Amino acid sequence: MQLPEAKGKFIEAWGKLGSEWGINRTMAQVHALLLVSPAALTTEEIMEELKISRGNANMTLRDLINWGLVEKQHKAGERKEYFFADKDTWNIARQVAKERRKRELDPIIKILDELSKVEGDSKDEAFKTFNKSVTDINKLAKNVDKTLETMLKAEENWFWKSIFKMFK
Amino acid sequence: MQLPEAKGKFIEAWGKLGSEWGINRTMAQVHALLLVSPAALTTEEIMEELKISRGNANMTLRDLINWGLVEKQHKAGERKEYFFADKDTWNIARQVAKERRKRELDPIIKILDELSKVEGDSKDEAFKTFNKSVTDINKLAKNVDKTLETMLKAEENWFWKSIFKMFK
DNA sequence: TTTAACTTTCAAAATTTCATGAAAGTTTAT
DNA sequence: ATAAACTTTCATGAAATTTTGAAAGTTAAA
Repeated sequence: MQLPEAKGKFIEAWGKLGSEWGINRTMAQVHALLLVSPAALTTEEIMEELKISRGNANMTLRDLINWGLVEKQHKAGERKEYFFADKDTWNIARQVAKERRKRELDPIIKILDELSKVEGDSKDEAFKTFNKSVTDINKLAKNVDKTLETMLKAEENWFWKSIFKMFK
Repeated sequence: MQLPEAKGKFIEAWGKLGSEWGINRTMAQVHALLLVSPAALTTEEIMEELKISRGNANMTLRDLINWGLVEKQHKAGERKEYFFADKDTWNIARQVAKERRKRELDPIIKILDELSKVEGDSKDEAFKTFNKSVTDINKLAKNVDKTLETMLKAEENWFWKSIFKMFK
């Protein structure tokens, strides 16, 4: 396999993975493209390579910047903006974890905390089951939350070392 | 807040979380409903409670069964089928991890392994960047894979005890 | 074997999500 | 101040996904 073909496959695979995880396909593809590009790219180049419209490219790049996965670069003496992706996978993983935690885990923990407080007749099966499920899920969510927090603070090696201690 | 309202909120929240993670909203809602139901429910009851069609209920339940999150129950002397969800959050988490690993992580690792093998001119920046990103992501994916494998084998307590060691 | 209860399928409709591109906006150079 | 280079917005349409419900299929009792 040659590089251009491999590049295409990588972009396609990353796009598919993204869409399975609630990240839009194009966003994942633009990210993939920037990940394998040694130099920062312009909007034009991204549009060209991925065959997407200007509007789409612009919005997608903005999203990627909001996710903290891509940064703008200004080149001295040039009007155009260049975009590049952080290539450090550990940073990428942490950044994604951080965003999803903020956007998804935090809100659900808030709701679960509220629902944990609901009171009812402890002889009522419906109430008992509701309460048990909600508090159990709440506990799990909080464990996940703590683990993510640790991950966000951790150095890559330390984190995986800790994880792999579990194997011994 | 009273139980019925709380139940509704829980179903809504679980549905939203599901859709943010690539699981269809209805599927997550049916799962939520079964999680808070002390007894197994019929298709009719699920249709009624969530205001969904028979076809949708049927397909959704089949999916949940395929994910290993819901089981059928036959009641002696009855024609109808009843459905209930495993209420153990640890089992739920493991089951979801197991399915997603099989459906998503395994295929991407396969592709990354292939792409890691691509050869090229080590003086070519494009090749160098491609190669580094691909192999780095591959390593990360394999770490995640191993961690999931451990999690799947682990007993609940043992797993969380190990996680909490990380905090000390 | 017939019937009725119940389940499954699937083509069409509804909804949701995503991409487009022209127009509006912004910035910099002259 | 104007023009040119470049970026952003957003109404609209296209595509993908989800839902519906009626018809077909299945099963078990009579």
